[in-house]
Amino acid sequence: MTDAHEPSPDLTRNQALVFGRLTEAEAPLSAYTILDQLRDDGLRAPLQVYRALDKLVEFGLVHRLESLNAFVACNHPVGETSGRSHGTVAFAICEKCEGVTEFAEQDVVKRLQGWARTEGFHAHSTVIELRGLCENCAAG
Amino acid sequence: MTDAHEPSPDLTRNQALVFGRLTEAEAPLSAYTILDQLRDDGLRAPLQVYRALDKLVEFGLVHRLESLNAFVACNHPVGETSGRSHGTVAFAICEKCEGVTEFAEQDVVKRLQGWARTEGFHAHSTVIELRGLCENCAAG
DNA sequence: GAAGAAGTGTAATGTCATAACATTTGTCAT
DNA sequence: ATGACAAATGTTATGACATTACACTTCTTC
Repeated sequence: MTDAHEPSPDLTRNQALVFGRLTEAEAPLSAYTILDQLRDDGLRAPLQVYRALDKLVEFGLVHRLESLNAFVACNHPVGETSGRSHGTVAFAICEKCEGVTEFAEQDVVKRLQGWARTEGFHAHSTVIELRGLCENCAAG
Repeated sequence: MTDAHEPSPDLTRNQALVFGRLTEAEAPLSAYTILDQLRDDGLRAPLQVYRALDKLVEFGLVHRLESLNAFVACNHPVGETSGRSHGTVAFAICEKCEGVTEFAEQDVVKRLQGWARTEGFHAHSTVIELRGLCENCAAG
């Protein structure tokens, strides 16, 4: 073994290619955009990208933005204790520059959990996405 | 006139048809499902449904669920003062029975607005969707 | 009843995602 | 090493969601 507890194993070739593109990108990318950018690396079919994305999301390295049908590399304000203790995060998506800010508001999450508890709802995932203009774009 | 201040005008034929289907449905419907159910009423193309949905969402009568690519009739716990003062609402979506509960947690919204203010982000819409199991389905 | 705005009908196309199946690669106990 | 199983890959086809473009009709308002 290489380490006591690996939250994410080594990436396979396709996973690494996809993660690489997302890491370099400055905006969310759709699966098909990623595919186009990886043609030269041998990728040919959507499924190759979707499979890699599924794993990357599972590992917590990538997030899917539901309101955009697109993906971003995880870039959350770490600070947490062990490894990537990846709780619920929120996203602010600028509709002009397409920049995405990932943030974790613990009080928001707590409140939603509170609602769920009183209603008996068992949430297994939570989507929080703000759409609008970032500070720079709102100023311009 | 019918009333002093109508936030939503009378619906057109197609809008009424689409809204009717969503109101009767017990789960979110996709645009294409709505279309299929309205073939007998003369609807033939996706665009007829999407145009009606756009307006209904604009009027605040219908919500789009981003994580489902589907639509539900608005059913939020009214209680608010004037007419349909339609702020940000959240949804709990059961993945077993497909039921959707619409709720408004004012503290959640306030917190997100607080984050946006300090970051200079100008939000024009907010998506909050919990995915999981409702009380009944979690019990079964 | 003319003019403009809003809504409608239709075809074609674009975009996002998965099913099904065959093959290859990695892991690991023996 | 080798056999066996799990995981990942490659490919084709198809399904699901959404919009562009254009022509026409209806509804309002003056």
